[in-house]
This record gives sequence, structure tokens and C-alpha cells, in this order.
Amino acid sequence: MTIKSEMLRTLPLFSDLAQSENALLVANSRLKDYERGTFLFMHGDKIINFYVICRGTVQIFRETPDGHEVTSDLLIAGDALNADKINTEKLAHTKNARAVTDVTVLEIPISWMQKNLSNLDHLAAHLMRSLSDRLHSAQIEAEHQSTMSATQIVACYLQQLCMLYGFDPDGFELPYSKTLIASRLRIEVETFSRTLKNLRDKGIEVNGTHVSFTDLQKAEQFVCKQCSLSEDCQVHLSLHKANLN
Amino acid sequence: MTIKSEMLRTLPLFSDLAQSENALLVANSRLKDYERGTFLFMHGDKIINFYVICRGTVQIFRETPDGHEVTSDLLIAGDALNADKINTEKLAHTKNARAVTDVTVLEIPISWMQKNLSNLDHLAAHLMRSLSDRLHSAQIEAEHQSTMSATQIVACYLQQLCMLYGFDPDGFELPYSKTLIASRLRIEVETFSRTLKNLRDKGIEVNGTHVSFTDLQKAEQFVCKQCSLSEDCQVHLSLHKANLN
DNA sequence: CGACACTTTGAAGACGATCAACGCCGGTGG
DNA sequence: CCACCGGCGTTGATCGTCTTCAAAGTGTCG
Repeated sequence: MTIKSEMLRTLPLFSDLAQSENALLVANSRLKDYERGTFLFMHGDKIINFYVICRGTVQIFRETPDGHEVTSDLLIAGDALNADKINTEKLAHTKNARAVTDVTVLEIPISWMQKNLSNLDHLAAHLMRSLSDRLHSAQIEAEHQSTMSATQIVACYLQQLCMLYGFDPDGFELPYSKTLIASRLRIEVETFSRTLKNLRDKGIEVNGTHVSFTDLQKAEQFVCKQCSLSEDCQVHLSLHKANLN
Repeated sequence: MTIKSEMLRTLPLFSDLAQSENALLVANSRLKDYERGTFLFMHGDKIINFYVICRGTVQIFRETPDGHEVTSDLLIAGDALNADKINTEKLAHTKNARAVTDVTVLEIPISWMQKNLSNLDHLAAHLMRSLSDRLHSAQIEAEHQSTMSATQIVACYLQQLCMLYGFDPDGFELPYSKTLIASRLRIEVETFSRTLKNLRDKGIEVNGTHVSFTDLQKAEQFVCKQCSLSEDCQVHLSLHKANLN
């Protein structure tokens, strides 16, 4: 039980909760593992749980009528899932959530959240914060999609990846398959592959799964300002470094 | 003072607030008019207020380096503005907000919101709901941008317009200039203009500013499912009808 | 070894952006 | 009253970029 309580405290979402709040959460949640490839939920399933990812990566995606897979998000440790379902009348999921790697999540019944959120001041604030952040990123991304070239989008993503995951700019390995990344960026694998060549001129070298920023300054000025560094990834960073052990 | 109190109650965001909450809000907010073309705030301005639109339309937009104007949102009566700024450390706006028509807004200091939100249970819940909804639309839109053709996007928008604004599908006038709509949809005016021709085959007739759905069934199956009707526009609808008088 | 998923490369095609020109107003000023 | 202008909308032609289709190379795992 104490393990769980400690686990909760390492999650940014629950970091500074009052003793009582923490205890309540511990009592009303459970840690669960999902094996690589298994589904947390599928399109059409009843909306039951709110999740916080503790370990691994979860892919949120939809299938288009023609059987094509469109991923709308890749969630990592520290991210909340279904936060936007707490205040809604929707009963069924419209997307699928699948474990990309082996995954550990904290599950909390949405119904419980709905009833008790007003008693959990700090948590409510964190959730709002989380929603705001996510909304912000969504808007930035939308702007990118319509403003920047595929090459710029990829450059931007690689840079974000590096910051958010705490990788070394001088050299790191892509955490996902190129197919998955391309899908996440809403471009075709072929296009993605081709952009990597163009990026060499922009100070970003990619060979196989190995990425390195060879000319940070040149890379910096190629991607948009908004993406170069944000403050709020620090929480994630510490969490990830803990997981790297 | 009672007028303002009544005004508050007509806003979905504040509809079912407790007497005490309502009173608090009345005391800490003010109604303000903005003339067509004036700015509520500009890029770089300090973030001061949370707004709720009571009348008119507000355009949220950014200027790209090359002087091009990219609108990220068009807000109408009932919509909240800056809800995502309540839980943030950001100090300055990154976008502009301009009155498209003469506008009335309710202004509430963000700093006050930050301090008192935990005492306003209902309001907090509404705000979360509002954020969730907005996030949801943003995600849908992102999906659209990468999945659908310009023609489909326009069809989808026209249909949403019709529902959200409570227009008659048999015939209504576009509420904004085509330039503005195109910008909102992140396509060029020329492209927008051309899509309108294609739409005739799909059961949507547009002449000048006049729109009419001539074949609802055909139109319906041309746009995506998610856009065909959502429950939560009812609140807006009633509000708008009140404004039409 | 062979099946299969992933990645790369090439060639063709589609779609939207861009550039340029024109018609259509509504307003302004001579 | 007319001439001129600027903003808006349409249309045509061209161009660039991304998708699509096809093929072949790479790697992994049974």
C-alpha cells in the first residue's frame, strides 16, 4: 500500500496532494500492467476509467473507414488519459488505446472521479492544468499542420522528443518505429523517410534509428519558436530519468 | 446589478451556479462592449482577464512571419475565452483577439479566478467541461485537416455552422465573410471558393452568402459522422435565439 | 531458411497554394 | 454626379508538395 502511495507522489498530477487526498486516491485506484500490444480500451467500449501512465507508452488511435490507422496521440509516463472524459455525458470511447510497450497505469473509476472531484481541490486544479496544456499543444499542432512543411514538422517533433524524453541532443535512439512516428505526425511513412534526408542540411542527422543534432543553431532556427523549449516538461523529465534505471 | 445577475444566468457557463457563487461573480466581473474591429487583447499583452462572450463574434488569430493572418478560432455568445490561461504561468498572450462584430463580453480578472476557483465548485466543473469540449473539437479538427479534402472540410463546417448557430438548413446566410471563414478553416480563399462549386453535387448549394442544404441525406453522408449532430449545442442554441430578437 | 513487418527509393498523380487578372460593390472625394 | 479606390470574391494557369502505387532492400523471429 505504501508502494502505491509513493508511486502516486512521483506522478506530477498527484505530486502535491494533501495527505487525505492521497489516501483517498490510493483506496480508490489500482495499478495495472498491460502487455505490449494489448488494448486499454477499444472504440465502442464503455468509458470506465481515468488513467495515469506510470511506465511505457500508449498509442491513442482511430481506424479510418478504409482501414487506415490514424494515431492521435502517444502518451508516456506522467500523462493522463481520459481526463477529458470526466466532465462529459459520452458513454462510449471513439478511439482505441493500445500499449506500444509494456505499460503500467494507475486506473481510477471515472464515476468515482465525477463524484469526488469537488472534494479534491488540488487534484481538480491539476486536471484543469493538464487539460489546458493538452489543449494548447493541440492548437499549436493544428497550426503547424497548416503552416509548416513536412520537414519542419519532423524537425520540430524530433526536438520536442529530445526535450520531453530527456534525450541527449548529441545522439539518441528513436523511441518508436518510424511507422508509428509518421502516423503520429499525420504524414505517410514514405514522406517521413524522405524528410530525414532533407534534415541533414538543417543540422539534424538521422541514420536508422539514431538521431543527432549536429548543428543545434541551424536546427533551432529551422523549427518554430514555440517548440524550442517549454518550462513544463521538467516534471516529465525527472520522472523519465527515474524510469531509465 | 440585477441585470448583470440575470445576464450571468443566461450563460451556460454560469447557468446553475449557487446563489452565493453568482453574487461573487457579479461583484468581481464587469460587462464591457467592444466595437467592431477593436482588440480585446493583442499578441504580447499581459494576460489579465478571463472572458465570456455575451454578444457578437470574436476572432482569435496570429500573424505569421510573412504577414499572413491565421485565425485559430471564432468565438460566439456563450463561449469562454482564456479558460486555458487560468492554470498557467504564462504571462503574455501569444495571439490576438479582435471583435469581428460589435461585441459584449463579461470580463473577470484571471488573478481573481485563480484565487477563488477552489471555492466555486460548480464553476470549476463548468470550466473543466468547457476545456474538455474545446480539446475534443481541436482533436477532431486536427483529424479532419489530415484526413479530409478541402471540400469535405467546408461541408463539415457549413453543417456545424447550421447546428451551432441554429440556422435553418433550408436556407441561411453566412455569418462571416468568406475570407474569414477560409482563414478559420486554414485554407485559401481561392480554394474555398472552388470547393463551393463541388458542393453543389453533394447537396449543398451556396450562392453569394446564401447557403442551403438541398439534399440533406447526400450532404450527411459526405461529411464525417462526428460532425453530424452533437448534443451539447442545445445550450448555445437557446442563447442565440434569444439574441436574434 | 522463409515469412513478415519495417524501411527506403522511384515514378506518377492529386490536391491545394500561389500568382495574376478581372468583376463587383460601397465609400470617398473632386 | 461621376471617377477613383480598396476590399472582396471569382476564375484560370502554373507550381510545389505530399500521397499513392510499386518494387526492392533490411531486419527479426519463428
